[in-house]
Amino acid sequence: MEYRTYDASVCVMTKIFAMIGGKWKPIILYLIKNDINRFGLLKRSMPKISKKILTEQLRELEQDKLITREVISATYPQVIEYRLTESGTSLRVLIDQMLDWGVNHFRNEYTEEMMREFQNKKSVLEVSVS
Amino acid sequence: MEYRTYDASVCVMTKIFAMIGGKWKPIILYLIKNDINRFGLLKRSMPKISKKILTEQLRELEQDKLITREVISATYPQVIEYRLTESGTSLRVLIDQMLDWGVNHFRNEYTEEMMREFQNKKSVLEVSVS
DNA sequence: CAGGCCGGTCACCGGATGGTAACTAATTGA
DNA sequence: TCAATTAGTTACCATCCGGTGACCGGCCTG
Repeated sequence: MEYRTYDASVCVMTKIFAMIGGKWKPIILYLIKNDINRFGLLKRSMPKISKKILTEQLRELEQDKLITREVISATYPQVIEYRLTESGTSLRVLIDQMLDWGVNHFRNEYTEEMMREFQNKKSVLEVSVS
Repeated sequence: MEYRTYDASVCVMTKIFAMIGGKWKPIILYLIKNDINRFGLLKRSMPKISKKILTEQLRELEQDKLITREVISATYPQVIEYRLTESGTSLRVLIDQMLDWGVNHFRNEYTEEMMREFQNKKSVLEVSVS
């Protein structure tokens, strides 16, 4: 008997998760979509991310062509702007759908306790959403 | 000036990725959807996964209510069947959409070299797809 | 001329994630 | 009696991802 076999190293979905599964990446994509598009703005919007990690995640998103990095002013206080690529924008749509699924899933499948714990962490599902 | 702030620990998308971002999980969901629903079948379909990891990932998917585990026969050679829950089924639809996005993204944004490397790894995009 | 703002880099560290190999129970068939 | 099948468990190990804190250059303001 033969089986069609599968391997994670060759799985498209695994590659996609590698691109956007990073701890802060969905949030970063969400923020950039909403014109929070400069390093400092992003940093201030995510108080718990470090500069190093933020830089890393931005570089990776750029390499994967989900965002672009544009140097507006190289001197002075530097100004650098990030934007979603077309591909990045279309992905963000899918992420939003998945988000809806998640909100629903948690509502249906999770116990009241879990929901309460959720609330305690101030995770307002619909707001701090991505 | 005030900013709405965001934190990964409270981000729904981060939770979703934690659920299905595991190295083998998209593949497992795909296989179970296609009635490759027993431990041994799954193992043989993913030659490079170890029993321990397969068990772990299955348990996690079960805890997150994406699959169910049903003991068909406890004695003999045991028989245990896994199935997608309703929630798991609806998620798999979204994963398939994301997959389409991925195939497209790789085609458009990646260089020819990367595509060639891809081919060398026998990653036939449309087939070993999830 | 010290300090702040901007957008980073660098060396180092720790915990989670994934992986290996050996071992388990219970039953059937040769 | 020995091997094979089923579906795991256990102890241990290695790698990687994310995180911390210090530091950088250049300009402007007090």
